[in-house]
Amino acid sequence: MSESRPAGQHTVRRHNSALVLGAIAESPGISRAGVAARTGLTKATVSTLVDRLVSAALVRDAGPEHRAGPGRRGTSLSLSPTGPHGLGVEIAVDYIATCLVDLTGEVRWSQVREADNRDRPAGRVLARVGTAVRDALRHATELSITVGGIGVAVPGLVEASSGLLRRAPNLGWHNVDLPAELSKRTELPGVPVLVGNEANLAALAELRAGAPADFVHVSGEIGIGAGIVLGGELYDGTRGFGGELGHFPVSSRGPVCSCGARGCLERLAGQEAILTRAGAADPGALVERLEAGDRAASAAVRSAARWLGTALSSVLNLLDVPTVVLGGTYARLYPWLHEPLRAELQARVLSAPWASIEVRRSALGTEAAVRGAATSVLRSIVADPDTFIAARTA
Amino acid sequence: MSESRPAGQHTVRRHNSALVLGAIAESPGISRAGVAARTGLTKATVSTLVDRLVSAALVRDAGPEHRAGPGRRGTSLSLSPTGPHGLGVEIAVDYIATCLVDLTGEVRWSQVREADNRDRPAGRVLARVGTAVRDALRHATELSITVGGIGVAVPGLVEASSGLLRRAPNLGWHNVDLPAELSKRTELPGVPVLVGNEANLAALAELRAGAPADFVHVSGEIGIGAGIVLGGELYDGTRGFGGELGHFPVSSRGPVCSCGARGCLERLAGQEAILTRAGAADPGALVERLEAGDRAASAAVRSAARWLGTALSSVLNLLDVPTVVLGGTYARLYPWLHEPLRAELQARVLSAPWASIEVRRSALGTEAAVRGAATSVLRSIVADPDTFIAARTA
DNA sequence: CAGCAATAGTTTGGTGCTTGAACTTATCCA
DNA sequence: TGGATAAGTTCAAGCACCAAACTATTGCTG
Repeated sequence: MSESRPAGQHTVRRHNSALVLGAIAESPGISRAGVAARTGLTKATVSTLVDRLVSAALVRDAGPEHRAGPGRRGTSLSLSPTGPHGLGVEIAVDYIATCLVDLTGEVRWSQVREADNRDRPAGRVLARVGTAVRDALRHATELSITVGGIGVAVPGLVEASSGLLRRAPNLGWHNVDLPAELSKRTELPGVPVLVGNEANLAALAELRAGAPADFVHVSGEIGIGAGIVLGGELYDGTRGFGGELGHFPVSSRGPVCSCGARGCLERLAGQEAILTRAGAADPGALVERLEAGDRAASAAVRSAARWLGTALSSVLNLLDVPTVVLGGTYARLYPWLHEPLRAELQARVLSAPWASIEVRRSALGTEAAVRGAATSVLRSIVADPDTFIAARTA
Repeated sequence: MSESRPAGQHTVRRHNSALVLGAIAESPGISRAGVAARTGLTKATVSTLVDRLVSAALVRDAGPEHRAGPGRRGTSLSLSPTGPHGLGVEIAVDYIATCLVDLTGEVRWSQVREADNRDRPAGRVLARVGTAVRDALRHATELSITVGGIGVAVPGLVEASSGLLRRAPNLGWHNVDLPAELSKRTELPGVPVLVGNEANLAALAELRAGAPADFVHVSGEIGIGAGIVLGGELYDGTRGFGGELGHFPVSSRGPVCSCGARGCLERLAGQEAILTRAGAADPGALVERLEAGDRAASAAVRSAARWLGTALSSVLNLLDVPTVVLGGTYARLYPWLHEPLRAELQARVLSAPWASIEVRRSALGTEAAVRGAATSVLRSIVADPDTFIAARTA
C-alpha cells in the first residue's frame, strides 16, 4: 500500500516550489518569465514563489540578463552559491573523505584522510570519522557556510527505511547506526543525516554531473556494484539492498566465488581477474601495457568486457534502461572496454535494434561517492524546498 | 527529466479523489467517517468527494453498515459493481481470450477462442481479434454494462509512450499499432485502449488478487516473461520494454535461441524445453506423469527449476524484491518446482541469510493476463478517477 | 527625440478546494 | 425518556493559483 497523505493548498505550494526550483536548477540564468513558460505556471505565481526561494537563500537573483532584441531584460536566476551546503562523508576501506558542496555543485572544500579501516575496530574508525566531520564543520563556519545536511557513503548494505548500516563486509561491520554514532561523537547542527551505499551515491553524483535520467552506473572496484537511476531517481530496492551485480552468474563453469557459487561476474570481470589474466600488478601497470599494445592485456580486458556485457544485457533487458555509465576502474579502462562491451550489449539486448544503447564513461571517477553523499542532501532540499524553508523558519 | 505539470486546485481534487477511492477499494464496506480517519481528510471533504464518486457510478452507497455499540451507523461504501467495466483481450500464441471485469474484480463474462496464431499472417489474426472484441462489446450492451476501457495483452515488447507493439517474436509481428488496428476493424465506443505485455499485465492481475506490494511474477508460457511490481506499481522500464527474462543467459553453452544467443533461459526452462526433456506431449500429460512419480519428468522439472533459480537470483540481487510469484505453466508445476527453486534462490541471493525469500504460486494461473488486461484499465480509472469523471461528463 | 512595439515583472479581484466548528441525524443504554 | 456517542452535513474562512490589467524597461522607427 503506497501510503499517501491528503493534499491541500500547502501541497500545491510544495509541488510548485519544487517545480520552479527544479526549472532554475536545470537552466541557470533563466528569468522569471522563462520559468513561467517552462513550468506552465503564471508569471504572478512564479514571482511569488521565486521571492520565497530568494529569501530562503536557495536562489540568487543576479540582476538583468544580457540579451539582444527589444523588451525589458529579465533578471537572471540561479541556485544560490551562498545557500545551504551539503557535507559529504565517505567511509572507505583505506580512507575517510569529507567535502562541502554548494547548490550549484561546486566543491568548496574537501579533504581525504588516509587510513587503514579494514582491520580496525569500528569504534576507532568512527572516532576518526567524528574528527573528520568536526573538522569539516569548523571549516564551514570559517567560510561562513551553512550546512543543510550531512550525507554519509559507506561500502555496504544500508537499510533505506532506518538508515541502518546492515552489513559492510570489507569493513567487517554489522548493524551500525551511523546518524546516532555521529551525533554521539560530534556536536551536529540540527540538520538531517542521510546514509547510503557508496555505489548508489556515486550514481547519484554522476546524475548530478550530467548523466541522463535513466542509467546504470557500474563501479568496478574489488567488487562490482551497480547504481540504478530510473527517471532521475535512485532505485535502491525495496529495502535498500538493491544493485548487487557482482554475483550475477555469467558462466556455468568458472572459478568458485566467496559467495559459494561458480562463475560469478566478480570473479570473471572484476579488477583482480583482469589484472591476473593480464599479468599486471595494479591498474596503473595494466593501463601502461594496454597503451603499449600488449596483447595479453587487451585480451584480458576484452574478455572482461564480454562477461560484463553478458551480465549487463540481463539488467538492460529487465529494466529497459538505455545508458550504461562505467565508473571506478572501468572508467580508466574505458578506451579498451567500450567497444567490445557495446557490441555484446547490441547483440544481446532485445530492444537494441530499434532503441539504441549508450555506453559512456564516468565523469567523476573516484571522487564520485563523496560528491554523491554531499549532493544527496542537496538533492533532497531541491526536490522539496518547502520542507527546508519550513524547518529553517521554525 | 521528469517533466512535471504545475499544480492547482484541480490537482488537489484529483489527488484526494484518488485517495478516497483507493481507501474504499482497499477496505470495502468502509464508511465516510472511516475514510476520513484513514486518509486524514476531514469528514466534510470526504462527503463531498464520495458524493462525486457515487454520482459517477464508481462507488456504491449500500446503506447502513452493521456494527455493535452506540452511535449512528455509517453507510457502507464499496466500489460499484454497476460502474465502468474493463474489457480485457489477450492475444496469445494459441488462443484469443476476452473478458469483462467490474470494479470489484468480479469477472462478469469471459470467452476463450482456440486459434493457431503462430504461423498465420497478422491481418488474419487481427480480424479474429476484432470479431472477439465486437462479440464482447455486444455482450456488454446485452448485460447493460458500460465499458470504461479496453486492455490488450500481447506476448511482446510494447512501447509505453505510444502503445505500439514493437516486436512479438512468437507471433512473428513487428510494429503493430493495436489501438489503430482495433478501431479499424471494430466500432469502438470512445474509450481508452491500453496495450501491455502479457507478463506485466499478469503481474498486475496477481497484485489485484492479493499479492504483496513488491514481487516478481514469472509467467512460464512458450516464452518466459517477468512482471516486476515495486511498491504496488508495475515497473515496465523507461520505455515499457522491461521485464524480459526469457533471454537471460544462464548457460555459456546450451542450444541456440531465436534471438541469436546461446543458453537463453527460455530454451532451458521454458515450457517446450521441459516437455521435450520429460518426453511429454503437453502440460497436462506432464502433470500426469509427475503425479505418477515419473523420474524423467521430475528430473526435467528440477533442472528447469535450477535454471530459473539462476536467472531469478540475479533479478533479486539487483532489485532486492522479497517475493517471487509463479504463474502460467509454472503455477501448474508449482508442487514440483517450488522446493528446488527456493533452494537455488536461498543459495544465490546475497541478502537471503537475513531477509527471507518467499516463492508463491499464482492465484490466477493462465487467466492472469486477460484479467490483468481488463483490470489495468480499471486500475487507471481508480488511480485517477477525476480524469474519468471529466471524460464522462464532457 | 518622440512614439511604438515588445518583453519582464507586479498588482488586484476572482475562483475553487480544503478546513474547522457548529449542527443535525441516528443508535445504544440506563 | 434522556444522555452519550458516532456519522454525516452545512457554512463561513483561508489559502494558493489564475487571468487580466497595469507598470517598467528596452530597441526600433520616422
